[in-house]
Amino acid sequence: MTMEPQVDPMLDRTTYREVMAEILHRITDGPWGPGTLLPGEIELAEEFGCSRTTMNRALREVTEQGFLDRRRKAGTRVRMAPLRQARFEMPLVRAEIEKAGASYRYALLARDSLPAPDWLRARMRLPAGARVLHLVCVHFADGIAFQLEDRWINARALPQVLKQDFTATGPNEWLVATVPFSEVELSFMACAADAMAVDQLGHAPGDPVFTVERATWWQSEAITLVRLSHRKGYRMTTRY
Amino acid sequence: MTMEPQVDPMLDRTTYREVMAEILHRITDGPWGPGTLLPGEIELAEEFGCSRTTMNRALREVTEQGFLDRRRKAGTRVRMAPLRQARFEMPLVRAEIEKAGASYRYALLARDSLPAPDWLRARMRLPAGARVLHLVCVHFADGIAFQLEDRWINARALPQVLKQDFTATGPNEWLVATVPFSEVELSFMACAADAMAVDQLGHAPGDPVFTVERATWWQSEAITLVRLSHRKGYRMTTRY
DNA sequence: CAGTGGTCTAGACCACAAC
DNA sequence: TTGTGGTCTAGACCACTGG
Repeated sequence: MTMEPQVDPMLDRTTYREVMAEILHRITDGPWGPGTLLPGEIELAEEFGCSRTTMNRALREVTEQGFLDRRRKAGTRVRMAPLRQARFEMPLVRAEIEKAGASYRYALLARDSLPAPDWLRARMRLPAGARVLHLVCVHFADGIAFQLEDRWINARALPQVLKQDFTATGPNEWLVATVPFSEVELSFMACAADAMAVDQLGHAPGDPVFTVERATWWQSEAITLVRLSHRKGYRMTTRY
Repeated sequence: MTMEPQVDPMLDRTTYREVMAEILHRITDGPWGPGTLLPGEIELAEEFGCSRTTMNRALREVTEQGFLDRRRKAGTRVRMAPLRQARFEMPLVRAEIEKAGASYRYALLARDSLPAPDWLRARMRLPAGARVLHLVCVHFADGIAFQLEDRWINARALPQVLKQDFTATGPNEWLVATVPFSEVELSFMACAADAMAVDQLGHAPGDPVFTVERATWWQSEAITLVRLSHRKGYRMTTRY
């Protein structure tokens, strides 16, 4: 009684990473210029000597990187202009500062509970009469002001926020540990330094200030709006 | 002779999207708080009534979104601080302008071929004596200056660039169609308006200007460095 | 060294969209 | 209508790494 020989163990199997590399090569430095219609998954899988599943994953990831355009029935096509997407990590300020090897310090400058002003209600789609908590705080790196945080929190959605005093830790750390978010709007811009930026960040009046504005909602309900103003010379950088 | 009954067709099969949604729910608004160690893939697959493959994909995508931390043998753990990553699409200016429903116009302001200045050689890791092409151009939306482009191209890596005159189309469109890139460094910052920004973008001297700087390499060889200065009030926004 | 995630396979049905 | 990508399954071996 003889056993059937075992199927080959995974010796030289083609991995989806290898497939990806070859596909990228053919796109960026090979025959598949912009606009090219690629063969179907089955055909490609045969050519590369892998299963359709593996080929599908390779093509999916290359698509995610912005090089391909895939549609049922229409097939897979090389993007005319490889829409590059940059990924920016938005860490907690504290992590950002400590990662740079600097010491972190936090200070609360102002804390007010008030009915939402009109501009905020419009900006965040807040109902009339909603109460909000307004906070202003500074984050220091090695004792020097690094970032000024101007935040509004919807107390209607988060009543417990009114009991937090935020003297020891910033509202951001409390928020990430407390509420989720389903919708985020993020903007980067250059603003002129206002009085607060002059006082706290050491800018001259009118100086260019790199500013991040982030608004978040959870299930259509406004959570928070924050403006982060950065110190002189700050750059937000990413590599890929 | 009877046929075996066919296996159930895909009626109520659990999709990886449903699994993802439930996992996210448990993380953001359920029992899996930060630091929680999740059950293994097999166990979860059984609980969710799906295959391990499907569970794996769901967990992989949630991980990509920055909520989980996975390591062989150690298992899957909920990130303490869900590292938020924002994705920014960096389209061609032309596409950006036309997408907004405005008409696009392009103008070349300056074109010079010269040996790379020292600061550029240092910035781009260029060899001594490398020749570069320096271009300055403007992109208009509905006739109004929208973006000022100040670009340096490594003619040592791309000799054919010297034959392009770039009077009709911008260097960016030529570059994306000509060279790939293996390494990109992207920065956002706020700069004070210089003379060029004053003349071309209508800024007042010293006005805050939202600036993007992008440097690209291909196989360790410098390709191009570009600074994009934007008109007053420009915001780079993303939603997710 | 043993457990967990990483990945490949072959086969199958489904859903969307171009023709 | 029909072709192409989208996804699920069951089973298997591998590779990394924590204990």
